[in-house]
Amino acid sequence: MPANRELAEQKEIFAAYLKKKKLKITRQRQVILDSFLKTEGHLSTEELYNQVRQKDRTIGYATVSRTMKALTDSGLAREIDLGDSRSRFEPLYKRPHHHHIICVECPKTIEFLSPELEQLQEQVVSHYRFRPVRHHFQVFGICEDCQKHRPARHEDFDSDLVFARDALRIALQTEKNGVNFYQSLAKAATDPRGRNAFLEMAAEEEKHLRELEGEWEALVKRNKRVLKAPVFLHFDYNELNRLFPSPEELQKRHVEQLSLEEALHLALSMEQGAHRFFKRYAEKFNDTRGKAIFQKFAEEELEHCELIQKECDRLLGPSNPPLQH
Amino acid sequence: MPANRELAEQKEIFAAYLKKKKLKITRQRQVILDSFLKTEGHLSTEELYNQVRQKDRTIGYATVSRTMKALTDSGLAREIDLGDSRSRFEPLYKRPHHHHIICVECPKTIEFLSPELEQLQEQVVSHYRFRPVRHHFQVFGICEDCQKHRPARHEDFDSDLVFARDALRIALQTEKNGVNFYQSLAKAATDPRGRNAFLEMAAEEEKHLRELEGEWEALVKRNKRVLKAPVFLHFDYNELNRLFPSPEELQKRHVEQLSLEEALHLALSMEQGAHRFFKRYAEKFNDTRGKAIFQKFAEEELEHCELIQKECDRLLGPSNPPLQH
DNA sequence: ATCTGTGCAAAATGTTTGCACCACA
DNA sequence: TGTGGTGCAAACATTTTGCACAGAT
Repeated sequence: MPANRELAEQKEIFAAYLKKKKLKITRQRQVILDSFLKTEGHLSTEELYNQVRQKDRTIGYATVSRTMKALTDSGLAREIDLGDSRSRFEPLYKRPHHHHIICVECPKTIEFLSPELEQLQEQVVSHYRFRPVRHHFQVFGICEDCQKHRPARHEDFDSDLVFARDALRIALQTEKNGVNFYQSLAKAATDPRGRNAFLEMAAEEEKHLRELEGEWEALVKRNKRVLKAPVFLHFDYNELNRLFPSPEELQKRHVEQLSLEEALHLALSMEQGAHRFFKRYAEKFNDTRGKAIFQKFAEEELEHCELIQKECDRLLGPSNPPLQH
Repeated sequence: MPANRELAEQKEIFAAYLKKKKLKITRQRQVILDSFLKTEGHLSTEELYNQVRQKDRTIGYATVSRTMKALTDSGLAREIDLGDSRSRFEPLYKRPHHHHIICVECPKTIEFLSPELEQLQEQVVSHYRFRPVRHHFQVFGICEDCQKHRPARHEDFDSDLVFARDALRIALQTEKNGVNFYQSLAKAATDPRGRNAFLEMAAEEEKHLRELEGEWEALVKRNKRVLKAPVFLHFDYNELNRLFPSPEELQKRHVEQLSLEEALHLALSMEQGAHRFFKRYAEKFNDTRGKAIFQKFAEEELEHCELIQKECDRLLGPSNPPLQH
């Protein structure tokens, strides 16, 4: 069970941290770490203290507080501010950097991740020549339940898993657009060599699509509940249509009138765009499942680039622009 | 002097607020409001308390605290979190909603405004069906001075004025692009009627350009120091090239080969795009000088739309698509 | 005269520290 | 066996509150 493996990994990290700092692995520190890790969410020192006391009545508030400081320092925890002027902590290990939407009337919070926001942060920080340390974006509001005066049921999800889910969804959609794109090109191609090349590419994309669908099944099988989690990766799906144009868009661009050369170049620039996009995307995240998905996906796009480049060389002669990534 | 007028307006707002709440206008409240308003920046309760004590030794901490709560409630102040776990306040009246970059090694903060961030916030909030209340974006880092271990000189600027400066800069640049755009179209036009129409449009844009330059002069004359303030409105200048393409971009799009009809439609869609863009932009801001600049600008673009529409009707017959905004 | 406002001090809230014992490594 | 760890209580830091008196309309 990977959840247990992750637990063990985190304990090991903490142990290593303690060792490096010549600190001791004590019963209290273990209990506190366990309690902290097993509770997804945003624990305040007091909440954690209460939880710890259920396991061990003798542990004091100060110890909890001191241990959380150590955990933050070791990189396993992150202190967050939910606007209630108390220290809150959330697990950080293999979780992407994200932000919070906080209900001001109930304790509900929603986490979300936005690469656009991360990018904006980078822009702003470099523009003012700051060396970035950390950044938070908090949105306060009244949640749907509170607006309707409904009782709120509170659920926590593993953000790494939810991120993986969202990343897979995006990859799947892109792959589908890709299949469609090549089928359109094939249908429009007058040159039979061109048609074959595009059909091959479509088949290639379909193969990847099947693989991704397999990963999706595995993810859902492992954790059905993850499907109920709210969207975590805040993503502009219009972006996808910019990578692989929708059928309508293709028609607008008069794909059917393209020469073989033009069609190949179009395909090449699409794949390059997609590769760059997902590579840039993957770079934004910590070591997470979602990052791995985007990375793998970017690599596949790169292979597509090379395939098409080969087709170009074969069908049009080797006088074509070299690959850029 | 407009600074005094604004001061008076704010006092009036506070007076009205107190009246509505059946509270009294006392000497203490006046002293506190004055102190708060005359100091740009991010005062903590204690800092404000110390300042207030210079005018009136008898005023207590609690009074300052209570008054700041009232000011926040009245909408004149906003409580901000600079990560030092104390309440800080900044003036809110006629100032755009903005965010902070905070140096973790010295007390320097930089304010910036980003419509993209505001938009992202709106997207996220509506996506999760929250009713938005407020939002903050804080970036912590080490400022340039601290990176170089230089002593920091601290300067405060009136963010409304700086915003106006940045808005004017954007409007000026757009207007210049517009002039260039129409001159290119005129140069390329084969039809003399079309050439005249585009030259007229270019002249129109130049007239607006002169007006904007006048406003710029006035702004700088009023407050020279404002030129030294760091960029406040964080704006992606690439956006401008999307509104009015650069000369290189125009060449790529083969402007010189466009028919009169195509050229007119291109112009119309550019103007519509610019109008929508600046209108949407203006909507994002409180009642500020910057908002007014964008609003006025959006209106001018709308007038351009109508002008071009008329040209279309005149030159191509009235069978053209109706204006949309 | 009747309120609300104020200053002061005390309380409340949350976090950190000093210190005498405790217990890992 | 000694260094660092812990619990407890006290200290700290900051904001909020209770209350008797002051002062405005």
